[in-house]
Amino acid sequence: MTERADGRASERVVPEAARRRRRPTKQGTVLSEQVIVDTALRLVGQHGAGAFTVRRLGAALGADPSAVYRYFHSTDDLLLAVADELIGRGLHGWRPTGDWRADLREVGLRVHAHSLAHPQAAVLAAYRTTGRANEIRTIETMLGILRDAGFPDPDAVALYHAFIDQALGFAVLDSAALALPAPAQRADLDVWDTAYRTLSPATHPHIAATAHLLAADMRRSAYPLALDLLLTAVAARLPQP
Amino acid sequence: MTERADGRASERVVPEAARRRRRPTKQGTVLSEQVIVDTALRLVGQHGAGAFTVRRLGAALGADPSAVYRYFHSTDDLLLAVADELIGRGLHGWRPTGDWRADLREVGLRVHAHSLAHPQAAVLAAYRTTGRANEIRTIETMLGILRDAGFPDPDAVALYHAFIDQALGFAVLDSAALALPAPAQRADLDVWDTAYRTLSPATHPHIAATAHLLAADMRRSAYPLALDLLLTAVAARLPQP
DNA sequence: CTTCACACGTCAATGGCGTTGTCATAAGCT
DNA sequence: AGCTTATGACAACGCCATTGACGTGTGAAG
Repeated sequence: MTERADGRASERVVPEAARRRRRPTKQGTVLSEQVIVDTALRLVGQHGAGAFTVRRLGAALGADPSAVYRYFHSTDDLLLAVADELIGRGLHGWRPTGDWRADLREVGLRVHAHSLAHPQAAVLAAYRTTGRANEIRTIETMLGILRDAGFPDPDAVALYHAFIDQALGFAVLDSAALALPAPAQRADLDVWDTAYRTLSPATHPHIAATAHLLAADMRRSAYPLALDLLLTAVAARLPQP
Repeated sequence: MTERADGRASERVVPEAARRRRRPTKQGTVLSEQVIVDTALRLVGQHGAGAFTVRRLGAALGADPSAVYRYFHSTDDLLLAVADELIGRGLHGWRPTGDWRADLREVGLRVHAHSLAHPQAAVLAAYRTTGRANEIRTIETMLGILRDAGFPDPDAVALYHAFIDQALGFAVLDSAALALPAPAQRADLDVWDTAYRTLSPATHPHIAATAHLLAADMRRSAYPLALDLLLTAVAARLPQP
């Protein structure tokens, strides 16, 4: 995003492609969009989503915080770039095989897994529409998979939407749980082994009958099952040739 | 929440039950946990999630912002109280009808809709396991629906897990989009009408062919479709009696 | 009915945040 | 070599959550 919503080029930010002079900071770092995005990801990964502030980012970069605004219009703009970077890393090197169901399954699992690898960043960025390169490439690929499989355009779009939002929704949920402070995370898991194990069959027959299954199941992500259920239902909708 | 995680009572906050002296503020309001929670909900509902700051809450209450800290340890503590209130309202008055598919559908839509009505609180609360009364009641009810429908226990548990996390995942995703600052929200929606509408059919044939459908579809939540897809696949798994 | 302890609303201050206007300087073109 | 200007640095603004000190009105005790 090198232009503003109103179409005028920003006074402050010059597009990465048009950059000529690269002037090192006082501490010697040479800045670039890529360096800033990578540093932001590292910062969030190491110190949690709460550590993501322009001032701390400046410190991590070895530059004045305001230097970031030479590359991004705002923190929000930067966040979108981080989100796009995550999308790109998730599908790096992947190619569709031609089997639409296997391809969708693989993409879903990849998006989910890569979000969990950077839970703090995923929580911040998963629900944004970036309009940037990696996002565009992903949408093009997945729409292609669905249209080539034989779904008419309105179905392809609606099914893509449901598919990607389910992947991102589970990613946010599971990421958020992972990004929780360690004590809170432990406490939340313990609830299944304590509070729910001790309910009386008289008052809570269904929970009492399945408490051991609940405690085990809730430790895993439900996404793989939800993904397969979705794909099963989608397959049932495929127009027969 | 009147005690800290470490078990010590806070020096500053006295539990609602132990409160004796109710001293009106300069502007005449009489404070209480309930008044603060209600005002916070009204604030978020009327002026958007971005309006939720302690300072503005103080203004809306007709009290000094710091007075809030006599009732809650932090804004996070307050938001959890708000979320807890919401769980109670969400399924208030609902009873299962005996039609398992219709019942699951109704619960899913209710959870989703109630989250969207208070996005800020939903985003913070959706991924926590509270083990409190309302949560327990909900799980008992839904496990009952699935087991009574004829699913064996391991399936009932796994399907419940997938179902509830799908509902919460979409709720978080859609809530987060709603909770965005107004400019970012507008920008995210505009992307579909600008960036994606102008891609060339030569480089991005699938997006170009469906750009108008995309722009329209992405304005709505994909949850209703995803929910029906899930229920369709679940129905196909139901053991025949 | 008076007294008194203290709960709780208020004030002021702290330190952090994003963002912007201004300046000076080094990079790269001519 | 000289000039332009992109770009990093600095300082300042207004917002935020949170906290310690203070004094006042309240409810209970006698």
